[in-house]
Amino acid sequence: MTNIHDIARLSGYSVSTVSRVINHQKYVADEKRAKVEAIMRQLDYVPNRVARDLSNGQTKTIGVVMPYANHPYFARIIDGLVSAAFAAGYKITLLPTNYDLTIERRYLDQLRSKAYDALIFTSRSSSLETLEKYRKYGQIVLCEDPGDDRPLAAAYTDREASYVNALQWAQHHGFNSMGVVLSRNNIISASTRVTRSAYQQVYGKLDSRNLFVGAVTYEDGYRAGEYFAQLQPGVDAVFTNGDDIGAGVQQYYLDHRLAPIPTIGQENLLSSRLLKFSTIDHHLEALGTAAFKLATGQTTTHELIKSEFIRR
Amino acid sequence: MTNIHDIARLSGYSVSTVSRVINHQKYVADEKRAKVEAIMRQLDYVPNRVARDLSNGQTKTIGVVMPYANHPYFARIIDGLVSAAFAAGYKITLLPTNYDLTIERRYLDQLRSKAYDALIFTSRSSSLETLEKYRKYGQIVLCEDPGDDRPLAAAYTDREASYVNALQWAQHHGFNSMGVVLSRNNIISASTRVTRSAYQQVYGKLDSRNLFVGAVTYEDGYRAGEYFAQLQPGVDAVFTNGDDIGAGVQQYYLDHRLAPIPTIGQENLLSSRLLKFSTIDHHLEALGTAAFKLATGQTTTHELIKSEFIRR
DNA sequence: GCTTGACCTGGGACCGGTTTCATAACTTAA
DNA sequence: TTAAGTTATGAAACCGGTCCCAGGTCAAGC
Repeated sequence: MTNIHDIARLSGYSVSTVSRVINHQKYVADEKRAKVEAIMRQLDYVPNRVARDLSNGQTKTIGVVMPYANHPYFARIIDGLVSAAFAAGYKITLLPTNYDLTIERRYLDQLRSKAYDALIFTSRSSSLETLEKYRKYGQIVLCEDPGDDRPLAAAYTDREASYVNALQWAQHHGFNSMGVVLSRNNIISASTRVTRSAYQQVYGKLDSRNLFVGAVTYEDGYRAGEYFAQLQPGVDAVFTNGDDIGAGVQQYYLDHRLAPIPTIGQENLLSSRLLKFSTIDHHLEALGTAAFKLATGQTTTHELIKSEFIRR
Repeated sequence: MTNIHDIARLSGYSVSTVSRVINHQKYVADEKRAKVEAIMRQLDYVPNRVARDLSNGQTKTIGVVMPYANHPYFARIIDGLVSAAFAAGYKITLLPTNYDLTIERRYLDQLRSKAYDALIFTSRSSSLETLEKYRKYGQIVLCEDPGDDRPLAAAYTDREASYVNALQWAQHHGFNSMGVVLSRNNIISASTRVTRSAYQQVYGKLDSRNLFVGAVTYEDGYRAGEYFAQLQPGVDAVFTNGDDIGAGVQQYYLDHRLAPIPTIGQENLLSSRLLKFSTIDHHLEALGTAAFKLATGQTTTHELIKSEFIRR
């Protein structure tokens, strides 16, 4: 493999000069610049990325921590992230956790080892305190509202407002007993906290009988549908944590020839369009883009993305 | 930032010894190993990833070239890829191209610069000749059948067999005029080539009037549906290049109160389940896993994944 | 007693770049 | 005429690791 020293030797100039040519710096005589460039072309030389990264102390790479790679919620965020990173000449590395604390810790240590310039947590299991501890090793961006006075950067959607808005709309349409589907029943999960809070504001205390926990996929939603269909007294609508899950709920009712159950989904995916139920679009691509800008320090420390309630 | 020299100095031993401790090599006295480990813990030391990569001449990172990040076809491949990479201690970096040749070339040059150990092309615009030229800089894996005697590694599904199988099934059910939807009408696109070939085998020459090109999303599929609905003489079924596109076709017919049009999709996504049309599952996660193994040289140079026709 | 081999250790080259600094020539302004 | 600034260049330190090799100790085998 040919390196910068080879180019220097063959051109007769110093490594410094070659480096200047590579980086398009001034203070290189035109004639020497031309000769060095010619030799680089001739030898088919490309500077070693890793060596430059070591010397520069940065990798222009951002690690994106997420529980699962193939989930529409994260896929949409990643989409925005990848576009923004591409435009800025950054690379995105995918870091799956399956919500495992040990694995999250491993990625934090990789940040410490300078493998990434920044870490974006699209979701997390670690405590805020843990994340803050690692802040000094690189930028850390959250995709949730960490609350006041937290030193971590964060991009998030106005979930609470949009949830309240959607639930009020449902209540106004006469749905008085609302089922709720969540992924994790966990204080660490921002979406869980916010859903509970919004429900509380509109419907009052959430009876745990009206709650189905542990839904991530369509199949989970189908099981949630089964749960609600058999519930006595039943619910007359369901608020779900995702369109595909909502689709599962509806499909259960459909398959069992029950009266259709009004459903509110999230993410505005194809499934809610096909089944024509209302949904909340959190504009997750924009969330990803905002998170990227925070990660590279282009923006202030907090960024709010407006969510949109889509009535169907 | 504390480095290996600090640890060496503070422990009173040499850098070599510290390095041995870090890498759990033998030939270090127990007492020294213990002391070095204590000091590393105390100083909260983590070896610099980039420096190790430079010295080792590898990054344990694999670049995944794909046209769009947020498309279910690529998302499923990436899912398999990320899981396999995680299990093997590798990192996956996403490289979007939007099918731009210049951008693909940029990624090939990054392979040359040793930024990645290998490159996986989930789809491509570059010619095979171009890719082969870069082979010497690192492993290059294709997600299509490159044909005989090509020096590139490849993981692919038995598309042709599954297409022929699906089309024969359709013909057997009395569908004699079959519409076809493609993404790109391009010899470089393996899926286009194979679709044409399979169609030829079952239905004979493909009349371009029965062909709709340029479909990637649901909306594109909807437009394809409009096209076929107005076609005279019409088609009595449609073979599409993806479930979401198939869903678009069906939805157009539904929205316009036309008789439902039998559709064959691909990828076995939620949309084909909800709308209950047949599809071909290419087991793309397995494809991703296989591609990863090829990229790291764990497997031979070609890997065939069986596709599955799902009748609905 | 001497060879052999396993165990242990540190110096220093090496991976491939960037950057600081010293030096020098050549302008320009006072 | 001289001080100050601009342009141009290379030596060498530096980023933070890995690893080869030379040198030393010590016990087993003959």
